[in-house]
Amino acid sequence: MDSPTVTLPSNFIQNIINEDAKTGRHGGRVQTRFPPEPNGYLHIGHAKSICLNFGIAAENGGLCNLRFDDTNPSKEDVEYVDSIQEDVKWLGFDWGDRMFYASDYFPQLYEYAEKLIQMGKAYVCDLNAQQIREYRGTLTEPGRNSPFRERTAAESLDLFRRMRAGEFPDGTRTLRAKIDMASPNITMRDPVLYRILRATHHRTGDAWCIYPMYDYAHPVSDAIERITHSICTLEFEDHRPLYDWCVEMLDIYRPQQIEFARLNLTHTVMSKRKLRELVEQKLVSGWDDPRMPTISGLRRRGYTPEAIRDFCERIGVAKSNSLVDLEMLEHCIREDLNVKAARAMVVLRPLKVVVENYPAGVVEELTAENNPENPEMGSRTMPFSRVLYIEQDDFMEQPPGKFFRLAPGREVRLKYAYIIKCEQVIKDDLTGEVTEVRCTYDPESKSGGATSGRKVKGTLHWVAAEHALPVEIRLYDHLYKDGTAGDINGEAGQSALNPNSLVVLKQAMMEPGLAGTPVGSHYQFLRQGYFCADLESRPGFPVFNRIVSLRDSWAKAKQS
RNA sequence: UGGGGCGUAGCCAAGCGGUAAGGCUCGGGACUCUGACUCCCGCAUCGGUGGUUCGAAUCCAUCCGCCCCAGCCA
Repeated sequence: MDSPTVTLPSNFIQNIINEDAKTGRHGGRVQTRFPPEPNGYLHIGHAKSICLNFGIAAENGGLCNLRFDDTNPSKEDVEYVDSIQEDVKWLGFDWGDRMFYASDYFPQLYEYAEKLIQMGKAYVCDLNAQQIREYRGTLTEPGRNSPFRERTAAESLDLFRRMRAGEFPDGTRTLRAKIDMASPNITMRDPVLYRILRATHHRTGDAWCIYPMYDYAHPVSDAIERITHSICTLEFEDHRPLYDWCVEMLDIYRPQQIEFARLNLTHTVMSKRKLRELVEQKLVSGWDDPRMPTISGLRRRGYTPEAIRDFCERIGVAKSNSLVDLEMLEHCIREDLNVKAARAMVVLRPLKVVVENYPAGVVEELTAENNPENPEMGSRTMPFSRVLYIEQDDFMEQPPGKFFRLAPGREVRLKYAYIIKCEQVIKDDLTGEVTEVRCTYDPESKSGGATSGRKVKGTLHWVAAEHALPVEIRLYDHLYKDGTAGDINGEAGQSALNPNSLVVLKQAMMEPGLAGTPVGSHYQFLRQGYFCADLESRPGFPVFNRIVSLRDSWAKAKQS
């Protein structure tokens, strides 16, 4: 499998690489890595990092590794390493045979740690977590040296070996780097390198009871893999001096860490912690619930890898905190689906239409294009008969100006069929609701026919009542900013736990013959926008998801 | 109030001393067997203030604003 080309627009990281190429800093080599911790599912924010890392490598003739940063067994699980691989692959990227785990390096990491101790650059500290915090100082006050800071290398080495041997309880001792307790950068105040932690690791089992911290494991892992450009997010900027310290002290390969701003999306919760909460509290069906901003959720919602990659290219890469408008993501999927998605007609809120001058019992087969944007997708036939359903919203008894759909005495075209004229309105005696519309059709106006040229203002979608299939349609409101409450991806994250964003419309009617459409197919319901089949959740029952807001000037006008 | 970052249109984002790319959104128009799509057109003097310069978004000074850091998480 070839990784797709992701063309990143001019960005500061590429500029750095260009500069490195000139100076020969990494011997002209480019090697990146995508290093997720397997403690949750990947989300759209990770997609940005994936496209960046694989994209930068590909564009510069380099390679990108997949590495699991699995140094904290208490949070990690194989379920996540599996899903991560699946998602990266689905996005279209290929790490070849370069899939690694930080845990692969535990023995090496341990050896290096002993080396640091022997060099007098690290020491075993007997302070507990509470005490370490107290000794660390604050943002404005320097810290104080640990009373164990000056113990001999020999003593630290002995203690460190015994830590590894399991002689001490969890949390009683740590291995710390000996740097500077007065550093204005808190990260440099003798950071912990190893902690004692009795937790079964998803790969190494109980082989270890001490685990390296990110700040130590990451630079060393990068060095081992000879990563040239270690791209991470902004919050690690303060850690860069420590990153450099590690590789310099150990005198190993020196990758350079480069930080960029993580992705934020309007109306979207991007914190793994909150997403996990939704899953654990069962407020969503799982990490891949279509309402989730996870890669797997987007996949089920009908997003394509192409659309997500395109999105990542368009948003760019920089160091300023940004909040990208969801419209950008929606634009990308609309653009991709517009040429790929097979259309189908579905009436969400049916209104009965009887074509009085059309003979009862006759069923006509009409031809409908599967995708007007893409003739290669062919066509299908649709049954037309005397009784039909149209959208309730497409009829108004007393239409205001500029409404050019069906109304008493007015004509509209039924897409791929005939022009009909409303002759009579039938209402419920009690409620006064319109229950049926009686029309006549113009036999000369059949679509595709020689005499079909007559123009009318509106065109409507429809289904034949007798043949239409009832389907359950689910509209996930996540991407629809119509002011409805209960969006699980609330702007402030406050409404994040409200599960009411799932709207189920059971009365929808769909044209026949399409209910068994394969997983992953997409539909565009004319005027309603795009919908995507989510058959994985309910085999046999198409479940649709509106992934684009109602792009209807009339609907907008009504709201204001 | 210690340290590290960042501030270009409603939202992203190029630009790196020579007189503001592009995309999204929005507004206007054309087209249309749905008002969608498509296609045209329109939309900023670069956080403020001083300075250097023939010339500054780009250099200097200063002020203001926002983000990150006090896990034995990553």
